[in-house]
Amino acid sequence: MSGNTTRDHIIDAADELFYRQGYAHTSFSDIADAVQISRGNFYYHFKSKGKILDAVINTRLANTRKMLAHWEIEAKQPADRIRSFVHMLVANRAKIKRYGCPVGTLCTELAKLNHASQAEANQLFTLFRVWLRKQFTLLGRKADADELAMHLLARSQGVATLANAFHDEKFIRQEVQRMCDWLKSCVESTQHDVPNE
Amino acid sequence: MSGNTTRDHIIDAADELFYRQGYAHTSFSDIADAVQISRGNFYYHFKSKGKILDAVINTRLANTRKMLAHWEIEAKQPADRIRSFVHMLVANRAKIKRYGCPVGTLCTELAKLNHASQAEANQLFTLFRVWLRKQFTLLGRKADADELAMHLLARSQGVATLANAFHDEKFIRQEVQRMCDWLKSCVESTQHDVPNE
DNA sequence: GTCTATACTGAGATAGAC
DNA sequence: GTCTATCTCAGTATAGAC
Repeated sequence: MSGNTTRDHIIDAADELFYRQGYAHTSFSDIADAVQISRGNFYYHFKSKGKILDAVINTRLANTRKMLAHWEIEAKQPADRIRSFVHMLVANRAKIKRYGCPVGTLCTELAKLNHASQAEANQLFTLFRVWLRKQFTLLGRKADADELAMHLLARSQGVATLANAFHDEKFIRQEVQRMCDWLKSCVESTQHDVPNE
Repeated sequence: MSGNTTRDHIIDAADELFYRQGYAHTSFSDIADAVQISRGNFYYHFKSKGKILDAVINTRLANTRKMLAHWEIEAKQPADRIRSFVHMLVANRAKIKRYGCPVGTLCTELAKLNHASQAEANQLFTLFRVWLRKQFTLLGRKADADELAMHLLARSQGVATLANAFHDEKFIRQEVQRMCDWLKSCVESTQHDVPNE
């Protein structure tokens, strides 16, 4: 991820720290310690803390786009692609248990702070929403594709929030199984309703 | 809610501000302005900011216990009681849209801060979890009552998180309908599996 | 119980040497 | 590009008058 300039190192360190500790609670000193540079040197690379946040969000947006594109290449069937999304919860379960969902917790925090970069952070959610909507449309659910996308997004958010609060990884597996079952019934009922469209 | 001593006013104001702005982002000045007292006067009532947080959490715990007890009195059927829980999302939709779920956002924030009162805040989740578990048990789902309770809790959390990020009240109604449908199918399949127990 | 004044701390940010 | 020194400000907290 990213190159190896100081600027990239700052973004990487900030990304991780914002995730673990939250944006507001992460200080320049925290990032400086992680990158092994002085606090003053920061302002050569970024004009303010907000600019670092924007850079972090942009990096996350780019990585998310790559990931979504990769999932489309990896699987031909939309149902399998959606399963890639759901499986992300299992793949990242250890971190989710400790720090929650990186997207959800950032958007929630920025909303409370009424921060200027709220809209940018929400774009992360939108990327997933639009991508899922596309997959559900391909699945033959054009009419309620967006509703299904939001439904699945919400469920994954809820899972992350509770897994974090209760420090429970097993719960993640349990709910992922439920989501896969739901997806299956979703596909089956669609094949039934709309046989060949 | 609460009495009318200065202490109670402080707790009420802090409760609302912690919800709207988050705990860390709310300063003594913010609370002082809301209660119309001086910052110095604070420390007569609370030794530290952490103590105010604890008082707020305890108030919320007490209010939640009252609410849950009330829902049990209001409805005899466990399914109806669970519907009271789900309906809470609709009743509070305007605030959820603006500030998210008061329980979820607090627990998420304290987890990031690694705050000493994390466990106390999580008790709020536990109250709902245990209560829902009880209702599902009464519904004849003793074996998976806790799983169902956590499932519903997670879904309501996810709904609050996304409604907040996308500033979308309609989504809340949509998902509440889905939860009610799910609950119905839950009850029906139970009556089928376990006719008279 | 409530106030004003003030101490102390850590944060973001700037200036200027190297 | 990186550093040290410093400024400014907001926040928590304390002391002591009323």
